[in-house]
Amino acid sequence: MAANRRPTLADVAREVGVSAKTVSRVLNEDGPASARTREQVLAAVARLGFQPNLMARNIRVGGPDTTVGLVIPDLGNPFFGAVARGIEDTVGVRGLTLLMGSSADDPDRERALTDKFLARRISILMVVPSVGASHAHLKSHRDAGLPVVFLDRPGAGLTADSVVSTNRTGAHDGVAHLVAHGHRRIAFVGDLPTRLYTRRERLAGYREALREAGLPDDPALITNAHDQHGASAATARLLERADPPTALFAGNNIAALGIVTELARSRRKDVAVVAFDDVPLAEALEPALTVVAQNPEEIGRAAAATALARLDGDRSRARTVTVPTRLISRGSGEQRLAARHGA
Amino acid sequence: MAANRRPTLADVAREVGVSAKTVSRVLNEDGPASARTREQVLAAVARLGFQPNLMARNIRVGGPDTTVGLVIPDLGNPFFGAVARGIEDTVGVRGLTLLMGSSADDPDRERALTDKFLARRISILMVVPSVGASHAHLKSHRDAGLPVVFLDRPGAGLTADSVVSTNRTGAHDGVAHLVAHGHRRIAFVGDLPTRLYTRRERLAGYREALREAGLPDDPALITNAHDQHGASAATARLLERADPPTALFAGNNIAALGIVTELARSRRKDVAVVAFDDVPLAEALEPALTVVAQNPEEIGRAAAATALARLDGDRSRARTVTVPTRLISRGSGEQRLAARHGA
DNA sequence: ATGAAAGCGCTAACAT
DNA sequence: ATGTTAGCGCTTTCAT
Repeated sequence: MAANRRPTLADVAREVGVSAKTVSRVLNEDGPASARTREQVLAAVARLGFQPNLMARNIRVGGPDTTVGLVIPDLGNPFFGAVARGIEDTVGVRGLTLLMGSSADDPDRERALTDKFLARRISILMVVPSVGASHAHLKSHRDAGLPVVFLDRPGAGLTADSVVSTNRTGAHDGVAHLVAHGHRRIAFVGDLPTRLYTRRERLAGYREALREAGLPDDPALITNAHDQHGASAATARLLERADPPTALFAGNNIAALGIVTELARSRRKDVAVVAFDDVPLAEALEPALTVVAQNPEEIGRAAAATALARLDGDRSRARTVTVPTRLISRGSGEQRLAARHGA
Repeated sequence: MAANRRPTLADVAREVGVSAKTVSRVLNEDGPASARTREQVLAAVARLGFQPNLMARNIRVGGPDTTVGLVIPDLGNPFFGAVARGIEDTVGVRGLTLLMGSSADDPDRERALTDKFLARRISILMVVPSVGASHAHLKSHRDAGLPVVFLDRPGAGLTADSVVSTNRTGAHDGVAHLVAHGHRRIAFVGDLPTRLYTRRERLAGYREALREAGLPDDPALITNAHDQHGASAATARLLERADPPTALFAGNNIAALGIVTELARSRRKDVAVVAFDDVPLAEALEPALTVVAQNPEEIGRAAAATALARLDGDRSRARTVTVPTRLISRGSGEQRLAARHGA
């Protein structure tokens, strides 16, 4: 009940009547120990509730901890959960444990988290860079042998390995799908802030597809939304225009949720939609949602594989792994123009 | 480029020509330091890329680390992401950082993770208990003053604070909603393993509602599914029966995804559905999905508040906080029996 | 098979 | 304003 001091190795040793080193030997299965001593030590450990102080151990041993540190921007977005799962599956077989924390896409919090990880001497650092964050301070660590990998977006101020989706060609393919089905006014509903790497790339892909089709790039059709509600509002505004779009391209999964929700609310089935990144229940919608699916598990696995190779001594130049997206046509991209309200 | 030894406080001190303690003072803004010394130290720190070894610091200072450790069973389930967000929001204002890892619902991995957290002397431990895990080993830590909170499910072998949803009454209310709309054959599609606390409670609520309505408890209508695909398959099997249910109750969000996907695939709009736990796009479905919504952020916030109170010296008896669920009627629970295929 | 002493990187306590 | 000594809890090295 009282807040007692945690027992130490010495406490256990005293209890049994042996030296600290002997207890250490038993616990780490280092050196020999008589069966009797081992038993007594184990019993005392259990009795006192002794828990070795990993910090004290690591400070002496010197080597890095067996932890992989991951910084993600949003705990609620299942995309990053899937990435984390991919990482865990891959590093787990090497006995490494994944620990993660959220930056909330704030550079200061990202910095605080990475510093915390670094001070703990983690084995691998993985970061989904926040908008506006610099990573120059990681240079010395990487040079000292710490594998650093950027996920989903490239880092800034540091040349390091990174793993990203084919954002530009994926967006291009999604928009081209809409073009192929006769749409000429296609809106882009994307993230804030506009400096976000993935948004830039996807917007570039969108514009490429329009250009290839000889379609004008109407700035009025490019909107920003920082969350699901914002995407719904943006969708409503677009459709209220005198010259509304006939198709919508969602720049990310959250925007997709907002668009789909708003279309359902206003009972508009005549608007075509293609979304970047898959969402749960996409196939249960009417029409089912056509998406440019990312492969988050693979992004995680690729990042982990790269980092493990570095840990094994790979000193080659920093590389960028690109994980392909895949257009999954489920129907919503093929809504006929003829079906439009009042048209 | 080479894997050099990381610089230490002593290295910085030597570089500047002062004592280690002086560098320590500058870095921790402890005691005084002349402007000139401070500058030189800071410059050397930057030049050498010195990063204080938090472990060495903590071992000396003795106090707990400023970390909250959280163990969740599934990185991909957005429910736990939302819980984590609630925790982070609350502990963040106290300067604590949330770090989390996944047990994959495996007791051994849960134990390994908690041991890792404990060995790091975290300030607060939060666990979503895995099925079959025992938590007796946490007793000495809790007695030594470490706040331990179980989330979503109670722990085993240790009386500690816990925060759970009103699983039983929530399930009862969801099923009662179906009963009120005339359904007499209502199936339960739930988790494996059947020992899972939330499943047991929700199943009990389901049975209570049936009993109150004077309906028989047909074991053939209670199915198990361990993932979305399994829930789809279970749904298909139920509907192929000679005496199929007219309504389905989903025991969790994953089961809900499976049910809804299968109903969409087979174009069955005549089956009523109520799900425990909300899912994205629930309102965009046709019919929109009626759910017994949990409040994961609130679960996280309540857990964090409880733990912080313990940290502040609250030594009262362990308590269980119950976070209410809320029936959100969107339509799918009101599907008319009369609309059934071939009926 | 076991122990004693030194030291990992850092800071508390006491100098100066 | 700065330095010295001791020591956190553990492991290494070298004895025994």
